[in-house]
Amino acid sequence: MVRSFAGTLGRCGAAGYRGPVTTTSGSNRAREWPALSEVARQILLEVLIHGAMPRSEIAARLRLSRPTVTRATKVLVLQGLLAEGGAQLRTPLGRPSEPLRVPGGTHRFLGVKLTADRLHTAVVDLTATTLETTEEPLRSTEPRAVVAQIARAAARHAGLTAVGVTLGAHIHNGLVVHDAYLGWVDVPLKAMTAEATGLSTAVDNDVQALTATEHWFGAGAGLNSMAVITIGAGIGSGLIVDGGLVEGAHGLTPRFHHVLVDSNGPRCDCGRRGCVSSYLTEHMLLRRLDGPPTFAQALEAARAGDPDARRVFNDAGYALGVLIGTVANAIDPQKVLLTGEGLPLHEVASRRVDQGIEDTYEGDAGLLDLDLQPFDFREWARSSAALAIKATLRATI
Amino acid sequence: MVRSFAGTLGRCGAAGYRGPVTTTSGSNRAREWPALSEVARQILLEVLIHGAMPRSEIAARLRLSRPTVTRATKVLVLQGLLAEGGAQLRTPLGRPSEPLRVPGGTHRFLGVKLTADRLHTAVVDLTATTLETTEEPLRSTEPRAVVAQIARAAARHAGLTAVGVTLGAHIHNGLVVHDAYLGWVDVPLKAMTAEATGLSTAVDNDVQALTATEHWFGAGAGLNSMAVITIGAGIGSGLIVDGGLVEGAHGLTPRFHHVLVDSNGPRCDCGRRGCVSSYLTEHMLLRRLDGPPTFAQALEAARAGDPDARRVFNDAGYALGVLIGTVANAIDPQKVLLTGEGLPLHEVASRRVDQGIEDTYEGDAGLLDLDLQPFDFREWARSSAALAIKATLRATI
DNA sequence: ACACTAAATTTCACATTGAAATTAATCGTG
DNA sequence: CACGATTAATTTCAATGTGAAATTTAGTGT
Repeated sequence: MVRSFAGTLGRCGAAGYRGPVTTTSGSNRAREWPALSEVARQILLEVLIHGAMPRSEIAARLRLSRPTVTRATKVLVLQGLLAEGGAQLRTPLGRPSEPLRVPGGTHRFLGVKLTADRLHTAVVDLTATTLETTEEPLRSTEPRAVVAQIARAAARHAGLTAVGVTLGAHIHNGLVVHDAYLGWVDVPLKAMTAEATGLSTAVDNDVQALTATEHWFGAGAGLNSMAVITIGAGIGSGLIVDGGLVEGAHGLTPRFHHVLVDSNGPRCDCGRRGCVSSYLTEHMLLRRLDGPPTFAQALEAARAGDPDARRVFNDAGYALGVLIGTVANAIDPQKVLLTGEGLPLHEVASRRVDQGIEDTYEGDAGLLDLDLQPFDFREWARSSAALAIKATLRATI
Repeated sequence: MVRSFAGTLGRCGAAGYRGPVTTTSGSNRAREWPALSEVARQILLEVLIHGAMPRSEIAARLRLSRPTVTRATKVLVLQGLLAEGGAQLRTPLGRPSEPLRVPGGTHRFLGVKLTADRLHTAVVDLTATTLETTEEPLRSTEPRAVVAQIARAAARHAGLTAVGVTLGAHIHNGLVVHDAYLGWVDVPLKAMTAEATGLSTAVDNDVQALTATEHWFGAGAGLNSMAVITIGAGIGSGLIVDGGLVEGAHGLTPRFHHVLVDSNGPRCDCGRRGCVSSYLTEHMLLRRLDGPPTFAQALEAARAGDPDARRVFNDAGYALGVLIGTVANAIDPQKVLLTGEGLPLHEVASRRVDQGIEDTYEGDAGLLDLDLQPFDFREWARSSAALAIKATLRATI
């Protein structure tokens, strides 16, 4: 099994931010996204996802002629969406190539992640580099109040191009069909937010947005297929197939968290016994331990060799392995990306994870590329902003 | 839950066959597939999948202007790939529309399905209508001998346009990576068949081909997402996502057949207990019964109320429900299509199937559209031929 | 300085497209 | 039964976008 451990947390950091950029002089006016031709959009996306590259490579990748690339990039450079300069690859012969990159600082996108009681925000540039994050308590869970709070957050930033909002809910076309945490049913969040902020708005499930973000800007950049598994308060999963996010026909996200591990296992919230969730979610894991500490404390105990804690974490590790194997069996992805606040679990129980995979995965172990991505809670807000980028770039189609 | 029971077996039958059509006068020469423009290909595909429709509808569906459609269809009609006439929809006002359909009889495709000991063939026209089927024992399982036998089958038909070969194996880009039935490892079946027959050839896994066939010509025609589950000697599954077949990064097919139903269940060939397969495959089902009759006899016993048989079929039904629910959870498809020789199982245990779905599926029951498609073993050969159609139409890209 | 190489650009002929105008086919109506 | 109404299909034609070929550009090596 191939393993890679990423050393960085996406592209977080405050690089390249040079203050607000607005086309109009009005204080809180939106920064308009320019109309782009289809090829221009394709080219921008290619550079965004795969990083700086010369025109000749763009032409080869997108199967366009060089003149076409020259023409299209001319416009993009004029609009400030592409810039020359960057890692100059020394070629021994011929005219040196002029790599094009997406400069920071032109457009800014606001991401909002809603939880049951907090509102996290992130402002990112077009490369999904985080410029700023905030966190505040949710004043009220009433939809209109939440939207007003989002609008106030947006008002603090001049010249935003778009807003993305994510939450752990069943969302279909910008409509929150059902949210257990906030108690919402059929809330037209996208329309409400768009009206309140005056900005073009995208709304989606948080795990879906995270998956898409990893596919565009993260460890799965540009892959044709990938599975993302998040471990934390809940177990989430997202799929990339044929270069696109799998969006359910009814807006349901890919669900594997009640796949059975052992019918004699612990009782799950769903009523059955021994689901992946019953071993792996934070609160189920803690419930299985006598002294009810925090997840961090439980982790510490397992690391220290406490037998109870070790047993519970090992069981969770095995369940994780079963989950990974099940997902990999489902779509045979190029990569399985594991992330979320509960990721350290893998570290203390990696042997049992491997065992779970071995017992479940039906391909050769060498075909499974498992990638562990460290995770910061702010990633949720960042991926909300990245959702706005995605929607903006899609809208040009 | 929405249910629909199809009354027909795809479009089998011998309609429209008007004898061999070849461009060249040579006896066994291949019928060349014409070069098509991109729009022509799109239009042909649209009519092929969605049935006869007037030019105006083609224009609306594909977002093309009417002049463009007129131009492209003119060529297609000239080439005989489209023809006017068909179900004339009486419009109350205006000039009546002229529906275009794909006529039978222009091109013929050979499908070959290989099993451990037999070779099934089907000849179909461009609409995947079966014109003829044959079946013969496999003389030898040695790759060169099998290819020679395929070539002889192809030689019996003049003017074929392409050949499709399917088998229950791990196939990647026309290479049979591993076939347990024939004992093959890394056999370049596509290249070998193409050389031996002189025809353009496609090779794929049988269930993948069946899935694609249902998506193009069957009960899932033109759907954006669909899951296909086949019950028979083995349990197979195929996925359509975003309008395309899910093809694994390493050529592995979607696998859900070892999803756990009950860890205390019967021992499975995979070594564990209570997998879907351990209840649902034909030989596991028979193994659980004392008197070892055929599947048909077991089915008869269950229908007659034999308690043992009923229990075994009910368990299998429940496992099927779990399988359906698991697959539906994975991709939230527009439709789940159930087919295969073992389909009658659903009929005698539908209550338990429903129970399994209810226990597993996490969406509202109303979101699940389950479709039962009667199945004839010749469907395998037909879908091999449809694979050839698909490859032919793809090749023009 | 000069040949050599490969990237980027310009030139230019050509193919594709759709808006607008036109023609075609049918129904209802006076 | 001619005529307007209506919609399908086609033709005309100007605009757009494309890539092959030629040209320019910016480096390296001798």
